[in-house]
Amino acid sequence: MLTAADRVGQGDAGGGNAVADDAGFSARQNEVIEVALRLLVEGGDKALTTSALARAANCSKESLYKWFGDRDGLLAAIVTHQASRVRIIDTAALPKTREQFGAALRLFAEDLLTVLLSDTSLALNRMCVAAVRGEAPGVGAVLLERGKRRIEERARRLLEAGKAGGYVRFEDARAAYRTLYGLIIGDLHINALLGDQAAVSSLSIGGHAREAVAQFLTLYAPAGAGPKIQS
Amino acid sequence: MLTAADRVGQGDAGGGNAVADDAGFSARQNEVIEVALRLLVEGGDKALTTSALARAANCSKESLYKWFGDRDGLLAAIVTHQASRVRIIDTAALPKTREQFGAALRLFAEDLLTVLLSDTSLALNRMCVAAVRGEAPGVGAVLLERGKRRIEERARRLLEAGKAGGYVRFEDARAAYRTLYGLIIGDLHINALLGDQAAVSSLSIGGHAREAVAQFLTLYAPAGAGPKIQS
DNA sequence: ACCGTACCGTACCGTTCGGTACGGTTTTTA
DNA sequence: TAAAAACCGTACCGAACGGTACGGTACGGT
Repeated sequence: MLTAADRVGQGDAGGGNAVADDAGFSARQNEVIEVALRLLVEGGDKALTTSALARAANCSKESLYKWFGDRDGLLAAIVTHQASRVRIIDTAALPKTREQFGAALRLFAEDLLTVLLSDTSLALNRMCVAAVRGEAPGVGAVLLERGKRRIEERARRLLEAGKAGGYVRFEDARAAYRTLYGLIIGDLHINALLGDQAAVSSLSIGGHAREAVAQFLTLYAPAGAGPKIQS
Repeated sequence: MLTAADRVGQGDAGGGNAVADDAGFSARQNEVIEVALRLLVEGGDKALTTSALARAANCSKESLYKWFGDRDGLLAAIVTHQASRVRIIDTAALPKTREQFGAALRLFAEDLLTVLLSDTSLALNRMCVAAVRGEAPGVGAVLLERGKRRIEERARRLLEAGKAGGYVRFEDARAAYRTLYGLIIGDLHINALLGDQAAVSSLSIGGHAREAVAQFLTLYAPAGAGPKIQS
C-alpha cells in the first residue's frame, strides 16, 4: 500500500507523453495544483474540497483521484509543488569579507520574513498544522522536510562559512541557527498564523532584518572583537 | 445576533443557581470543557465532534448547544477556559536586584517554554490556527487576546521593571519583547506545531532558558556594562 | 478509418457532522 | 409534595464531503 507521501510525484504513470517538472507533475497537473493553492489561500483548508477544486480548475474529480490518489495526496502535492517554487538562492559565491557575510545574512533574513509571512506560506502552514494528528507524520512532515529543512541548510552553510572566515564563533550550529531564526522571526509567525494582521502590516522587512542580523552578529562575535552596537 | 465570542461566558443564563467561575462557566460546564480539551489533545480538531463530546462527557447535545450556542462557541469556551487556567504567576514582588531580575526572566522563559510546548497548548494552537479564515477574526483572536497578550503583558512589566532598575536598556518595549520571545522560542514552536517531536524531546528547558536569557541580557545591557559572556 | 488513452462533466453513493426535537429522569424551587 | 426547570439519551434531519461510476469528447498513433 502506498502512503500519500509515496504517491507524490507518481502522477501520469499511465504512459502519457506529458513532461514532468522537477517535482514530478505534468503541466496540466501543475495548473490544477496552482488553482488548489489559490483556493487554499482564499478560503482556508475547509474551502479546498475536491468538488470545489474540480469546478474551479475545470477538471474532473476522477482525474484528481487518478493523479493524486486521495485528498491527502493532493495536499502533499501542493506542499511539494510550492516548496519547489521557493527557489533557494543558493549563493554559490560564499562571502569573502565580513561585509559580504553580513549582507548575505541580511538577505537571508529578508527572504525568510518575506516567505514566512506571505499569504501562500501562511495558508500552507495552517493546513499542515491542522493536519497533524497525534503520532502520525502527515503532511506537516513533508513541509518540514521539503521546505524548512532546505532553508535551514542554506543558513547553516552560510553560518559555517562565516565561522570559517572568522566572522562569527559558535559550537553548536543547530543552536546558532535557532537563535538566528528566533531573532528574525520572533513571535511574528505565530501571530500571523493566528490571524493577527496588525503585527505583520506594521513591519519594515528591511529594517527588521537589519536589526535582527546586527543582534545575531553581536551575540556570536568572535572573542577578540568588541561589542558591536546595532546601527 | 450574538457572535460566538459574545456568547462566551453567558452560559447558564436561564436562572439556575450554579456558581460561575472566573471565566463564567458552571462546574458542570467546566467538566464538559475539560473533556472536550482532552478529546482535542488526543485526536485533534477533527476528533472533537459534538456527538463524541456528548458521549465522552455524559451529557446531551442539547445541553451543549444551550450552553455554548454552536460549535464555534464551544471552541471559544475551551480557549477561554484554558487561558484562565494558565495562571500568570504575577510576580507581585518586582525584582530589586540584578540577580532577581535575571532569575525572573529565567522563570518567565521556563514558563513560556513549558506552556507553549505542552500537548494542551499545541492542540489549542493547532485548532485556532486552523480556524483562521481569511479576514474573519475567528477563535484565533480569542487565544491571542486571552492567552498570548496576557503573557506578553507580564513580560512587558518585567522588562519595564528591569529598565527602571537599570539592568537593561531599550526604547521600544514591543521590539524588546519580540526579541526575548524569539531568543526563547526560536523555531521550536512552529516545529512542534508541525509535528516534529524530535526537536522538542531533545531539549533541556532549564538550560535553554538560561542561555536565551543570557543572550537577551547581553543584547540589552546598559551602555556602561561590558559584554557579558553566557555562563 | 479505427483504436486506445486521457480527460471532462455530471450524477450518484455511503458516511459523517452540525444542529434540532422529544420522551423520560433528576434536581431545584416554592 | 408538587410544579418547574435542567438535564440525559436517543433518534432524527438536511447538508456537505470524499470517493466512485459512467457516458461523451478530443486527439495522437497505426
